[in-house]
Amino acid sequence: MLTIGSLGKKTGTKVQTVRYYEQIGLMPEPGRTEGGQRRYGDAEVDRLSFIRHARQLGFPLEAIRELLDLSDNPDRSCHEADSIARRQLKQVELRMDRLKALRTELKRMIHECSGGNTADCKVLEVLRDHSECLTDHDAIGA
Amino acid sequence: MLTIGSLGKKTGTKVQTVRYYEQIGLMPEPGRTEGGQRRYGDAEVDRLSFIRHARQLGFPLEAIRELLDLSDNPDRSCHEADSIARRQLKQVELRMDRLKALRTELKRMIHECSGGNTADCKVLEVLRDHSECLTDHDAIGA
DNA sequence: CTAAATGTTCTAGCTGCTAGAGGTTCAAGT
DNA sequence: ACTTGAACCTCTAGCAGCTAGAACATTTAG
Repeated sequence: MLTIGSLGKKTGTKVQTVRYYEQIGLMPEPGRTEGGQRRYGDAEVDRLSFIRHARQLGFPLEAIRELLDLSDNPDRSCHEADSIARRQLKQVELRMDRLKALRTELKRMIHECSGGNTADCKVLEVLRDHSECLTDHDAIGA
Repeated sequence: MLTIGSLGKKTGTKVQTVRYYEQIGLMPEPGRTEGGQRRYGDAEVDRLSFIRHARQLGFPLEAIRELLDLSDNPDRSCHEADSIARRQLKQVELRMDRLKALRTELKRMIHECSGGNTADCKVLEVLRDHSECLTDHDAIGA
């Protein structure tokens, strides 16, 4: 039986995060000692590892909830898990495209910076000049 | 003189966001009508455009605050603005590297998904298998 | 002069944690 | 058996950067 601290160490998760996962129902309520402390077994180690691994791949918690659900029901179709993963891949590729565009413009503005005073700073000039903007809608959340 | 709504439309900003920027001191407190509604002039349009453009390039609000400050003082050195932009470029490149790694692993797990039931789903299997993990520390925030 | 559109403030919510206060329990050493 | 100190407990609030809603006031066009 593991304490929450050792569970955290085993899975690379902060204690607070484990409790947070419990709070939002991603992790089950574990058994407790007489004094009220949480104790975990192997199943919880596996589940938390699964969650952390999925997080490292950028899956949002809601997607992980679905994946865990699928994982708990071995008789359901694999297609759902597959489509969740494909959705995530799309997200990643979208973000990459955005970042690529950002990098290009950032490089351009830095490249052109000559190094005088801010009156004729290219960086600021680019930001001021609305004409060469990226497409309107949010490149922001990239 | 523009209402907050028209300012928003001109700059592609939601009304609430304009007020939020005012609240955190990025936008100045504007003049008001007798009835208490905000009215904006050209200077505010420029300033908000600057902010939005910088946001589209992914600059965090604190960096934008510095950039605005530099922009307001034309006699200060351009180096500061330049280094803020370089910092941002580094961030972007870091995130791109992370996303590249994620994409690789996501592609791998999708590629191997055969399409039976979840009992032998490759997607879930990869997530369960802790051994082939990415390097521990946060690939998450990518 | 009325009605609709837009404005106002205030509060709470989103994601995914993280940190702190203030208190309790556990395990090891003496 | 007793003490100490690390690790646990709950609860609340905070981070970024908005976004949405309630409940009300103002503005403007017909």
